[in-house]
Amino acid sequence: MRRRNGAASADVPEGGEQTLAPISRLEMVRQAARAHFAAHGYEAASMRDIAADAGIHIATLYFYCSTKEQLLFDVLKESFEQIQDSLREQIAAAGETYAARLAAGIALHVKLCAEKAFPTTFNRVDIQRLSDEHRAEYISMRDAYERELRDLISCGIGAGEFRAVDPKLTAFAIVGIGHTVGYWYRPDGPLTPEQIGAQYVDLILTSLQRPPAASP
Amino acid sequence: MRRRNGAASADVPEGGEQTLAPISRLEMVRQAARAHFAAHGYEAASMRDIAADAGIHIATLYFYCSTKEQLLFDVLKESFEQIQDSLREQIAAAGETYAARLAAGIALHVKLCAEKAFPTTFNRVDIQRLSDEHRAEYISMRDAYERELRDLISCGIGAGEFRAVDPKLTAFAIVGIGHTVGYWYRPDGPLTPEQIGAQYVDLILTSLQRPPAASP
DNA sequence: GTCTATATATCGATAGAC
DNA sequence: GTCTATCGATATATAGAC
Repeated sequence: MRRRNGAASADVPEGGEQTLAPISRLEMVRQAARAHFAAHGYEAASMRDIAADAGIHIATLYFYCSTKEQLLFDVLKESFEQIQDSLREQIAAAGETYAARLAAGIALHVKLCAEKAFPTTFNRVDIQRLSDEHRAEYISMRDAYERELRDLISCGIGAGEFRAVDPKLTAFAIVGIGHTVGYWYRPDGPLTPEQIGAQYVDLILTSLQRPPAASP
Repeated sequence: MRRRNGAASADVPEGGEQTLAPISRLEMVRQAARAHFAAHGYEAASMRDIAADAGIHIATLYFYCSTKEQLLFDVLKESFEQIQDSLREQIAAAGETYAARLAAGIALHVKLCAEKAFPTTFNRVDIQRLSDEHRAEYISMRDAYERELRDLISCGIGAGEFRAVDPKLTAFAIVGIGHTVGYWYRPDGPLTPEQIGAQYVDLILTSLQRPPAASP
């Protein structure tokens, strides 16, 4: 914490574009904001502390954002777009069956949660601090993310791969399992994010997959 | 909200002892505290607002608690003891098989989460606001609650009812599913807490239960 | 772009009368 | 037990020099 150098960091899994050049001051501000909002929640996160972590004074922070609420929404939206893109990529690259795609989706979601991707770590009661417009946009982003998983389940049922569960409730379950992983996972623990993801893929797919055509 | 009468309320599922007598002022304070802490988080919950909802002034509130942190811990502990007791009761009354007991545990956990039992609704980043001693006691209460479910899974595996999953990860999954229910469930929605619980019982038990001794 | 200085509001908590 | 009045700290946000 409280690093001041401009080198690209390796412990924040959300950025991907600044691999060579030193990150901009704006990006340092947003990294600091994400860290504080995620760790302490919106109210307990102090603009002074965010500025300090970004290496600037609080008055300078207001050159990079208009209000605290706007700063929250900015980092929330930016991070949501990143995890949404990576979820779609992983699903598309997973394979032809819905089981393989859902497995990839679950595995990535768990991994994102373990690595503390901001939207999955961010405290969910703090959306009330967003303005009405921002809250509506947040909800639509959250729903779009969840819908990636839900649609896989729906289509898998339609294709006969899965039994007839409620796609919405099942997708919510997967989302919630991931959030809980984000809560207890520690990098120095006995399991890697991949291992945890594999176990939850097994838990869900064992429940959903139909037995391969047993004869009567 | 903001009721001032002393009548027993029906929309707070956590109390059970004040069925006839009007509730005490202390209980009104704790109800208001639970509602504010759960709805807005620790930092955003204002002692002035809690006092107003309890029908007293803020200075009077400090007759019923020493500090805000102590008030949080008091309601957290009280509520945890209640949900822990009800979980044990439901499990004990469920039946002889571990499948039946786990089903009862999942159903009750989901129901508690849907009905916004305080410890399941309370914002999980706000534990950092507890003192070291209180945080340690909170964690032990939380672990004891989760262990009720974990032990059922472990014993069910030992008894041959369940396949060999990781009991800890599976219990975490159940806990997380419930927390997510608490996040999106609304009383005017299409599903009752019991219906949601039944679907998640089905989701988990279908994954865990061994097929009944297929012949090779 | 970054700073010092400050305006303004609200917070938790206390003192002391009744 | 409950109140009025207030303390001191901290919060977001802004003004204006450089």
